[in-house]
Amino acid sequence: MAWTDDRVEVLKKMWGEGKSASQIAKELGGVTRNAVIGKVHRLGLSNRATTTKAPAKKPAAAAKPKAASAPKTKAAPASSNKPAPKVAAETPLPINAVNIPPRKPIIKAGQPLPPQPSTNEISEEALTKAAEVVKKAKKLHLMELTEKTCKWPVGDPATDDFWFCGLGTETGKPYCEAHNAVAFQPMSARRDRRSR
DNA sequence: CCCTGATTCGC
DNA sequence: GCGAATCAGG
Repeated sequence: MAWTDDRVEVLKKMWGEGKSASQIAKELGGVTRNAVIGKVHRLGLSNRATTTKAPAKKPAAAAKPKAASAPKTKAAPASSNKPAPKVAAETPLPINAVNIPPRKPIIKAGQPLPPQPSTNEISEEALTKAAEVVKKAKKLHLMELTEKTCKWPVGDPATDDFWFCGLGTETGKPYCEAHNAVAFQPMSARRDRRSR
């Protein structure tokens, strides 16, 4: 992937908005977060002291023998923080939409759980567990969700009291274990309800 | 362990 | 210029 003007645009925008390198990388696609960071630096907009306030130190062990003993990595003089004011046209981002369409559960997970299904096929176990897990939920907002956070919605999206479980998920799954159990029926608990 | 950004250096 | 590998902090 080449850093087209377009992509750089997105990069700058997102970085300016405080997006993380990995998020930007995912958004752009075709690049790793390293690539993004590298580009950010090359663009000279790395102003974001997050780690290593201390000077760089790299005693790389067995892969980067640097004979030199004078690591003068000083090239950036004092310059303004915002050297690049946004020009016009800065809202052409169709890919910026929040994407969280993992599909929503049928039941509401916030309040009194046992919802619609009167003849609930969902095991009480699962529901109970989910209800309890919600109490321990991290209560994340949309932007805080990642592939590894449970995306189980809790509360009413129309109100202030809306958040996502946010607990850890298992590889690939959109929800944490408890919510996964409720969302996806193992079909074990739903075997024939007529045979009896 | 997960994440974050920072730096270096071979390409 | 690019970005993987590596490093370091949280």
